[in-house]
Amino acid sequence: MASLTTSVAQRRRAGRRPTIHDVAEAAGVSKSAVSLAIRNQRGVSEATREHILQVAQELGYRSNVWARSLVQGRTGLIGILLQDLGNSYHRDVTAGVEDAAVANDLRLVIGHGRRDAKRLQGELDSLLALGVEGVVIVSSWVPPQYLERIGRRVPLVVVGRLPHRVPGVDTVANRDEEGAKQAVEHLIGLGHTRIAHLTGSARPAAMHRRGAFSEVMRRTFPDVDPQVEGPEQLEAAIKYLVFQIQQEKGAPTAVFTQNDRVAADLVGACLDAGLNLPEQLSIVGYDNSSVCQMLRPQLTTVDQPRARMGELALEMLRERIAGRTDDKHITIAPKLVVRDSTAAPRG
Amino acid sequence: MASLTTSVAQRRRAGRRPTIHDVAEAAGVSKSAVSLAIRNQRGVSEATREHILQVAQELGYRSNVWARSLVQGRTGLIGILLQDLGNSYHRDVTAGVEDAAVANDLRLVIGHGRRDAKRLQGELDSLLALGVEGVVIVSSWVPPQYLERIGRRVPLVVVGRLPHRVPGVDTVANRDEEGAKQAVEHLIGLGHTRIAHLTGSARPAAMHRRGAFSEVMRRTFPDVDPQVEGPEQLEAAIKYLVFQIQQEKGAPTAVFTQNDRVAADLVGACLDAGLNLPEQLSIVGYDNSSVCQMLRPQLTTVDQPRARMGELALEMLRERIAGRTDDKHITIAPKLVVRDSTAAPRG
DNA sequence: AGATTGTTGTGGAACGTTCCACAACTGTTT
DNA sequence: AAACAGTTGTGGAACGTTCCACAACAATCT
Repeated sequence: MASLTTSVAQRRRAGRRPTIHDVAEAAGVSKSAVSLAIRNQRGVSEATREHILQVAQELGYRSNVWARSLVQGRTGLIGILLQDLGNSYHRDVTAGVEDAAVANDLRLVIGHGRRDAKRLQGELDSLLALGVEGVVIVSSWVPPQYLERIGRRVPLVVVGRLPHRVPGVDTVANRDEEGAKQAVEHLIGLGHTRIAHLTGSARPAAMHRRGAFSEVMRRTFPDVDPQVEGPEQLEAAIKYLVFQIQQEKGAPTAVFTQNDRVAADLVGACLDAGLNLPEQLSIVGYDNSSVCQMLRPQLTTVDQPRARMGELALEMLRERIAGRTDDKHITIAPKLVVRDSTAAPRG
Repeated sequence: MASLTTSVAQRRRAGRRPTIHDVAEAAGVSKSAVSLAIRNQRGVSEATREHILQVAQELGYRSNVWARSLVQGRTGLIGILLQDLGNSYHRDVTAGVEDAAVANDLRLVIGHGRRDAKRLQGELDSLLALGVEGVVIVSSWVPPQYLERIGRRVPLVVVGRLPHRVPGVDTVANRDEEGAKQAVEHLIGLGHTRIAHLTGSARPAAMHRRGAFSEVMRRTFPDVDPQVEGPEQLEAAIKYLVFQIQQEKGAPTAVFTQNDRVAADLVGACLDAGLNLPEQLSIVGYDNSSVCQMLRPQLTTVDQPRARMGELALEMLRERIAGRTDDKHITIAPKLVVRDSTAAPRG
């Protein structure tokens, strides 16, 4: 018991943050006047406002966010839940959200799942516990039923593809089918006919890319069965592809990969095997991440307007917070970026 | 006026978060009992605790962090201020801090400077406004005098090198001199004598690496003036280096770069110029970032125990929060990681 | 039986802020 | 002169929680 009272005493001692009372006392006005002054509201004269602000400055007063949000019933906090900060796609979306948040006087709190579904959910809980007014989720790993439950309590916008629509949850995504189509048609335009697809995921976005790949291939080359490798045993699939090419027996001359990460692995494996890129194999990635320009050859890829998607997500979240109740789903056109990893097939 | 009362009414209506009062009422006990139950404190019998918890669960009750921290005078929030999330070094340090924070029941709030000194300071202000109990700063871009001022109000630990020690601020850093020494001695051990240093920064860590490079070189080859390029006009410096090598006139046969990013640029330029790596040029980076294994040849680099540094930083921060007042500076040994970008010089 | 100790629970006072009704002025209009 | 309107300022009641002194009761010890 003694220790408890001591700790309170400690708190009250010297180092204590100055409160609105301290400022009021020092300035010789009421706490209400101080409150008005620091919030720049009318109700105090210009002269007293300046006086109060100066006193506040001298005391190093900084208003207590919790007390404020406690009485106002809002926190001005927005959460963003990320699957993987290491991925520049996620990072750029975040930057977009952040810029839009700052512009709207909202503070962004980052929750980071670190590629772990369990941790991701824990982080979402944390964000909610912090009292965020809405959450932008940049991940397709949160289970839909969980999403739906949370969505009933707090506005939610998902950036990316979900397995299916979830009532009460908005989404903004790029049209993966369109991006995949551009990639494959680029390869076809270069003269490739034996084109393979390499994927490392069975998540919705990946499946849409894969689906569009198959469709374009079937439509263009009706009598060829398009080769799709992965997502399981991706490493083995890459090895097998390289082996095929070395044998030259009707091997693919081009590969469209699910994303840049897979593309980078493929590039590495090809170079390790002594293949010449892009002469012996054309490669197209997806995401236009920062590695594209580090690799040699520089990677042809599909770019999504990531920052824009982030901005849109925050915009939709604000609408939700303001009271919109009908669901909204926005899709954005991706765009092929041609670099050095694609060329016409040999011969 | 009408609108104001309405807004309060709205807040009180249906969608309102259940409070401790609601749970108390529903469970037929006092709010104090609920408070004790949810915090797992003694003062309620096991039976009533279970009953209360079940009612709370049913109502979807979640305690309001703000109200709690308002009365407790502590928030359980720790801030981390990052210079650049894109850098895997920063990311890994963050992961270490995060793990340690979770283990100590603290919540981590990320502030992201996005490579902009002004934004960085703004983010630090934001963190303080949120009421964090301490901040881990992963950046050397915060001006020392600012650091000192903030450090008087809230515990601060810097991960990395500062221009000079700042009273009241702890640091944890890797011994850059030691890492640079290992890198250069590795190259010397391979038989290189003409070794250049390429740097893209004049910040403390970079300067220490550079200094150690020069010292080892001067000690080993007293009559050679060690070649240092950058940090200004880094791109031109890289071009010049490549040009030197193509001319073969006493050009460097190895380069120790300030970090992996610079090394990646150099590798790209060399490959674009048609050089063979590592035969014509050995390259050593610094940081062991994720690109190292994506590049071909895979990059020899210096690894810092990043996660460990993050853990240590949080540990020191907790000591500070608990009351330690004397400054503490920890340094950690880095370790060379040999990959494929270094080899004996030709001939 | 009375005193002591322990357990379980309660109600009210904080915490630092905003909101709101109202008070005290000072002008301006009827 | 009275009524009205506008400006400037005030004190008290919230907000949702924890803390704390204390009450009621049971069990144990003199």
